Amino acid sequence: MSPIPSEAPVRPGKPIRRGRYHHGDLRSALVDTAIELIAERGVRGFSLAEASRRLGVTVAAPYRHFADRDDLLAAVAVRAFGLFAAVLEATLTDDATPAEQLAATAASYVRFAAQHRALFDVLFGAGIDKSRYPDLRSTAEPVMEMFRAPVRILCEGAPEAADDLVTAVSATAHGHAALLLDGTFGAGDSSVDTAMSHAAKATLAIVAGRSALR
Amino acid sequence: MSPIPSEAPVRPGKPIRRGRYHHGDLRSALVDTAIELIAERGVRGFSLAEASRRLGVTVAAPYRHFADRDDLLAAVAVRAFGLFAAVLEATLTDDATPAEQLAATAASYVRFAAQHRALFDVLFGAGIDKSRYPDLRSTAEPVMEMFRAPVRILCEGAPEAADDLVTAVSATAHGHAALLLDGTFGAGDSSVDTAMSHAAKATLAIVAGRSALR
DNA sequence: GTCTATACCCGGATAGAC
DNA sequence: GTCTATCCGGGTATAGAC
Repeated sequence: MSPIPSEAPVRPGKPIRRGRYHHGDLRSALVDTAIELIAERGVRGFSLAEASRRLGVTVAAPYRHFADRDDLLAAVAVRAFGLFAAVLEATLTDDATPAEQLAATAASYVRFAAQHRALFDVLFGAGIDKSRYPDLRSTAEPVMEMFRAPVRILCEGAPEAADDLVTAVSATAHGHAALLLDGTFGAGDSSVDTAMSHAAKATLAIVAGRSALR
Repeated sequence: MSPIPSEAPVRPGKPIRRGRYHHGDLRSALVDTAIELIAERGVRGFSLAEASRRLGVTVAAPYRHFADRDDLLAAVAVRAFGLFAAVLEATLTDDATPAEQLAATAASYVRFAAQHRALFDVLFGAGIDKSRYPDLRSTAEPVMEMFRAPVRILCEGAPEAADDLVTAVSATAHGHAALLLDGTFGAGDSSVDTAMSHAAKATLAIVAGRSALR
């Protein structure tokens, strides 16, 4: 129907944006676009195809840089851990006691989850196969180090107690972050503040009662 | 093309299992099958179509009972919260102090996440729209009540302190559970025991240091 | 390194018959 | 309440040209 003589040869798999990226760092551009996309539609709504479309590239192009969808997600996770650690480090203050530093880190942990929900979801909710990407573990180390440093001061001469305290404090921060994203603390900006405050105080409580960890 | 005289009328959308369920409670059977499916392939790998196939029902049948995929997931969540509360209640012992009860509940919380990972993922990782299913909040109440009861005894005469303690302890339990499922505590049965032990001790530490919560 | 084109499979959802 | 049949959209991944 509707023959349309011969004009506008409709191409089937058309890259949308004419301003295309056939040049520089498609790999890096894909990571950027993936983050945008996940922020807008969630991890579930992300696909290589959609990312390609946004960049004005065909769906085949990404396969030169990533084996598959999960491979790109893993690259996003690497970048996410980097930003995560940077954010936590930015909240450090010199004049704080170790306990105060831990509480501040826990609060920042929660805030990062709220402000960079897409990245947090990729890190902890996307179900990336950790055995396939063992390097992700080391990428997460700088984040854990933010908990370890104050704890070392707090537990000088008791390395085992230190490990337990790091576990308790980081798990507590993570729990507050996860429940915030789940809606347990309500919605809106005030819920973020609430969750941060609770996380900080819970951290102080653990530090205060840490003799019970053994 | 390819006329194929007239034989073997190939049916396109064929229900697989001939032993079919056209009778009793398809709704309930769908919830069961959804849980099986999620346990095998994760929440992401679950679809109404696959569940229908397993039950020997056509893909149209579920729509008599559920508006869409999310609607079925919400029904799974209701059942999951019910089991969750029952499991936590089963670990109660009469001779425990309130603090010990809290620690035991935290450990059970972690164990539930490990033993019923599919259900736990539905509850906290499936991204169910809570505003669409407000009843889910009340369904979760029995679980929270398991934390509240011992805390009430612990904080008699200080209801605000009680709320803060409930928040801290439940978030800590949740954090240990989430990190366990993420692989932070390692893999295998021993990782479950490790996470449970850490959750219990962190709980005791919070209780011991609870004066810092204010 | 990217494009063209395509093969393939899957899921959601609906209309209408029974 | 379930089935038949179908539409529609979408994503993954590949082969081969340029």
